[in-house]
Amino acid sequence: MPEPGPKRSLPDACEAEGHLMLASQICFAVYSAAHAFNRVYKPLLDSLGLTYPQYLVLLLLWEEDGRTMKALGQRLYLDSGTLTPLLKRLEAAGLIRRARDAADERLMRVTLTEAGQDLRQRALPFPAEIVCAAGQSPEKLAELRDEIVALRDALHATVSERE
Amino acid sequence: MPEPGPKRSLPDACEAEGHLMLASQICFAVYSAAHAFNRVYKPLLDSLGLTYPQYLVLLLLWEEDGRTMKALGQRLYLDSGTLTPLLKRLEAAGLIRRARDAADERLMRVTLTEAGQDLRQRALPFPAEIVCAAGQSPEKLAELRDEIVALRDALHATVSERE
DNA sequence: AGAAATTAGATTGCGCGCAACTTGAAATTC
DNA sequence: GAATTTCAAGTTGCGCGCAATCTAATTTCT
Repeated sequence: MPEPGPKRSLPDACEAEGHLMLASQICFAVYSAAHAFNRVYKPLLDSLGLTYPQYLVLLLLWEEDGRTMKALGQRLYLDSGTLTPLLKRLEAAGLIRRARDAADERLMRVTLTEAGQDLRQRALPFPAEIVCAAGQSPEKLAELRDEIVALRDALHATVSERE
Repeated sequence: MPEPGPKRSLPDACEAEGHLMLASQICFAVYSAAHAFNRVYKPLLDSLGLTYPQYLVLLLLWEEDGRTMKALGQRLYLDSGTLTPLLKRLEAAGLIRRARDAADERLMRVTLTEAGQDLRQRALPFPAEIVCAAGQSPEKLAELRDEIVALRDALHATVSERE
């Protein structure tokens, strides 16, 4: 410690408590957990020829078909720079169709093809496999999920209130 | 529900409980929380000219200088395909030096430059800002962090036991 | 109605993140 | 001690993820 006395400057207080340690940072826990999920999903999604964000788009369309690109982006926190090429790849794979909304030509409507609808059946076992890999009870995982969602929403609110 | 009777097939059971809903999946909570962290960090890291993974590398070097690339990769769960160009950019920015280990020419040792060491002072306030943005007590965040780390390790163990 | 502002999406550029492969050095094996 | 194997790092290719910019359609304002 550079200043052993009781009156330390603010930066020294931070340093002394080790806040800049990798292991103490929740952001790295989340960052590395996201990568860990990706690695678990990889073999499952490879069998369907999907990437993880593509799978997220299909999850939303399986819940409600015919959403707009804007709506997908709001739910997934992704912008057009990410979604436009991603959706084009899903279209090229024959899983979705993209078409401008007749009433409002600005909107891009995304609808599942027959093949895209059928893929859902093959994804049904995935959640159970993920829960198994996570090695915790579904109840515990649901609790943890809610806490992480609350954290995400708090972070998101902080960013958006900066307008 | 396609089959209202008590004896349902396994896929139907999964479907009925809504496991394929985006909102019910912990993986998406983690995925979106990671992006939310990135957005909060962005303005902080921009002021230092760093990206988030570059910041993670510096965190490790500030803890212990002169690590090998392999060691950095093990701590961050990143491989050479990601780290080699990342470290080259940090070197081009004048924050680190890369040099082969004299005793074992396979190892790439990474050491901080004066500028790289100095940058630590400017990063000291970051953890407090993140805690503030997360809108929860440091104790609660530390608890949540530990649970996420446990989840990550369980997922990681599942992947690595497949050899 | 016409001008200005807003909106949804497309495009470009850059930095990850990872799979697959290559290179060169060290350790093992025989 | 020479051949094989293992290991760390580099390279290539592709798909995000996001900032910045552009285009075209709609809405708002006057």
